Amino acid sequence: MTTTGFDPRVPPLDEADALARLRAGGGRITRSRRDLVAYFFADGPAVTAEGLAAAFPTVDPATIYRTVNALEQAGIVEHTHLGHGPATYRRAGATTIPVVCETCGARLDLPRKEFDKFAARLQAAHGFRIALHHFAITGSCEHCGAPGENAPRRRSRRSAIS
Amino acid sequence: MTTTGFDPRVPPLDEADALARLRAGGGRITRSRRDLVAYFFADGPAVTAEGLAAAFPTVDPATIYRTVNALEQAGIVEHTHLGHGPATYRRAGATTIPVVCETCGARLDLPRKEFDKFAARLQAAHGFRIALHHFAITGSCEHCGAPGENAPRRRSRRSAIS
DNA sequence: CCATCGTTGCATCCAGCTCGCAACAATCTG
DNA sequence: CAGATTGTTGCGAGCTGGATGCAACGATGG
Repeated sequence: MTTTGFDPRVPPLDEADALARLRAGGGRITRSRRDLVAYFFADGPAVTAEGLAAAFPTVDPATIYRTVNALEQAGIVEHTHLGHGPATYRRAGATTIPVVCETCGARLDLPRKEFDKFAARLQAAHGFRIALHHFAITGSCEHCGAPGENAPRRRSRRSAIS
Repeated sequence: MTTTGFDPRVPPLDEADALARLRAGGGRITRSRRDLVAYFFADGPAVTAEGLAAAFPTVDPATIYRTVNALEQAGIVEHTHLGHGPATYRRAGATTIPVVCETCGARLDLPRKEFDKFAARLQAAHGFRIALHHFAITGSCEHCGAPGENAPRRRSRRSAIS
């Protein structure tokens, strides 16, 4: 299906390359798409769809969702779930793995390298290639300790995780 | 706050112990709660709220949600997110970590031991105690290979993961 | 400049889950 | 055991994050 000469598993080199990918699949370059691609190539922190909608108030939220999906299929961005709550999007090819504290919401971005040996072992043993960037690894940071210690037990509307 | 003599981090010994915990916090033992506790102590496979609602058609879905939350706070059950889609619940104290293929939805349950060394290393290096059971580890199983190879690219309503 | 057809905005819908509230019922007290 | 107390339930409504149908729009090829 639409084998148009690029590998979506390899992130695009630059903004122009990214736009070329969209065109390569029969897609069209609209203002929304150009703007969003530029935004992701500015390499800010991961952003939610809501954040994008706020950054581009003239673009309809539905278009935001459709566009990030299109960008994801083209291998230009990728999304991560940091916990319960909205997904966050960032430019593809992340070199860090998100680790989130379930209690206070603190986020650590650890270099992917630290997980390589573990991932290799898992693949050797079970043939499973893990993609640790898709769902954050959750747990307790050093300040929060184990759940039930000094942690809020009930999550109110829009808490950190859980 | 309600220090009533049990540690929610330690799973209950048996059904009676679980019910005692509910009572210890000032809770009451109703038919719904007794039934759900019994269900989890039967140690079937992880179940979604929808599944529980189907298993107990006389119990209102809202009550299902409220009850599993209560059971979770008491350390009797725990929930896991296998991907996009509803959470699954099982008795607390799981000894396996769920690993899910993003493409075909195949699920592996790997013994927690296989992750111990990795978890210990992470804790030593960053003070972070990871809880790998809360969000499944996702990736590609040996049959599905890397995303974009022989995988469906677009997720329709209610697909496996992504 | 026209035809094509991918994309957008709008409105609407959906899943998964939460909440307010009044009725109910498990437990406590006398 | 009757009554008081208060946690729990069912019901309905509401909410968040996101997907979708459709007609109008507009990017690209010729």
